[in-house]
Amino acid sequence: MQKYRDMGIKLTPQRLAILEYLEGNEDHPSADDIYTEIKKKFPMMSFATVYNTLETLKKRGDLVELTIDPERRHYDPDTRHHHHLICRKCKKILDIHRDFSIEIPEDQKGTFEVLGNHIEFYGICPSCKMKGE
Amino acid sequence: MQKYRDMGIKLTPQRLAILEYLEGNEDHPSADDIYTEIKKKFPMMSFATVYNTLETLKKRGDLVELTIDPERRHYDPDTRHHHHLICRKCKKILDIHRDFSIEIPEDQKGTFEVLGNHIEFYGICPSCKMKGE
DNA sequence: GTTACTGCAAAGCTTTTGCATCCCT
DNA sequence: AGGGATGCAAAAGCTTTGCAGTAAC
Repeated sequence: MQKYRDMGIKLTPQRLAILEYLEGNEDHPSADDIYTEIKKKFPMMSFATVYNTLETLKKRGDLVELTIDPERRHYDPDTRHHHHLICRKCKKILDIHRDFSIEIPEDQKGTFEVLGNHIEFYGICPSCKMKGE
Repeated sequence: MQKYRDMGIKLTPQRLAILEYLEGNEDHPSADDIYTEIKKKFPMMSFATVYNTLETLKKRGDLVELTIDPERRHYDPDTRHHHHLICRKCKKILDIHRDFSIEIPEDQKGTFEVLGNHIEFYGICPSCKMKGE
């Protein structure tokens, strides 16, 4: 918990619960996933607090918002540069930690200042492939 | 217009207007962009018709839905496999037509059936770079 | 004691849906 | 003529916001 104390933000019980839930989480939860989970411990918890905290963490650079699902936003506590593999059927999102050194050809880039990239791989996961067909 | 006739869908004036608006369009419009534009010609036009038509075109494979902007969905009539470059400030979306032959390493992929990928490059466009700082 | 956070409720947007009417084929 | 499309309005989700009360520092 010491690390949280050093964050320089007010540590309320709700925030602590969110931080602990996100710590090492690889499920890429949505705001609702987080809300539903934390609500078990704090039944009076509100959505505003979830979004509020997510916003704070995003601004601090401790959380990344994923634009991968048109239905809702997902959040990733792993702020290292990485990519994602998504199942078109069950929507499960997996991390792909690998550096693909891709670059836009000079003639297309022009003076556009490219800061980074994110690759979304998509397909059918093993589990869905077995069920389906 | 003959090509539209061959599509095998009912060609109403509204649909024709949407098809013509999308033809060769490289702006990656949102449903609202399309609605607002077509409404100039057809003031009685409804949102339902826009979404309805977009859905039909998507199903036919004549339109791609882009999950690039968390605020809203964007649509791309260019169905060839390509990538995008987005300005973090003005949100303008540019096409990147180039084949980056990237693949997930075998050990990470496992039996996941990867069908494709989409790369989102992001940064600051020339125009915003000049204004901003 | 301050300041920032919480909870609640309402509002804002985007997207979807139900249904009667209309019109393309 | 028939079936699919349209328009309208209401509803459904996700996300944001205003505000009074409260708790962390």
